[in-house]
Amino acid sequence: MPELPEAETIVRTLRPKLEGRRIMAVEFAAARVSRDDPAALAGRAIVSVERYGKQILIGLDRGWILVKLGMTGKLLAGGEAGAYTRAVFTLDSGSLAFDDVRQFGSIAILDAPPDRLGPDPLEIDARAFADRLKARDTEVKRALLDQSFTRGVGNIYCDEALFRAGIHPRARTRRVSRARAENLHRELTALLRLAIDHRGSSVSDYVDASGARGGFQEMHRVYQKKGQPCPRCGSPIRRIVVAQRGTHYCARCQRS
DNA sequence: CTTAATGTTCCCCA
DNA sequence: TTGGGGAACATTAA
Repeated sequence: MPELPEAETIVRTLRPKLEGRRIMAVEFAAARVSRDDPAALAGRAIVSVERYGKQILIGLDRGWILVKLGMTGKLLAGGEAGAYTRAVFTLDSGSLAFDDVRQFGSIAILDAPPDRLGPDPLEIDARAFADRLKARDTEVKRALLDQSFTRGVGNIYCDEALFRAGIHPRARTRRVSRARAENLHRELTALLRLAIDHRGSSVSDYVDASGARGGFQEMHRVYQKKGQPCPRCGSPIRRIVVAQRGTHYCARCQRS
């Protein structure tokens, strides 16, 4: 469900509702949602709500909460418990529900903020991005999906960025010229910013913390558009599998 | 009945 | 050490 633009939208809608609140009690309704003891969160004050790649990081007066949304996770401010509610945070004013149909999401209680993932693509420059890309020897799509390469890009924005940059998803990272690698960074960051402006993509059931859908799915050019004409040249969009993920591209505009 | 879905993570092999 | 392939996880919708 969430990639960088969706996580950013969630953070923006969640922050004003959470910052300054105090956690009264937390209940993990499903065993697989967390390995940590929710009792450790009782009494903690929420001081910040940030995005870490495609994850949500909640800063407390002592410690941190890291929410991985997986494929179908939702953080809903003031949400009522439903059939897929996996965790409930009761606050001094209001509440927060973590709903997750497929249960690929999880919640971790940390002593220190995470630091293991790669840089945020919006925070590095084109040159640093190109350096990282050319340091790898793999398919470009694999690199973009690898959260240790850069954090926040998932299947939708990977396919859309590669289309905009005119790069084949199976192109080898080392064979992408520096100019094209830097251009990929420009296209990727412009795409991510535009998607944030449109409050993310709701392709199935993504909603932000207020329950509102995004609008960027209307602007997708190749993702989930197999057989439809390429918006640039008209030849049919193809679907292949790369890194075990459905991959959409235009064979004419994106050469290997 | 089969396939695919916004994501990780782990194990095995080269 | 790096990278690829495949399976697994759980659930729904087409």
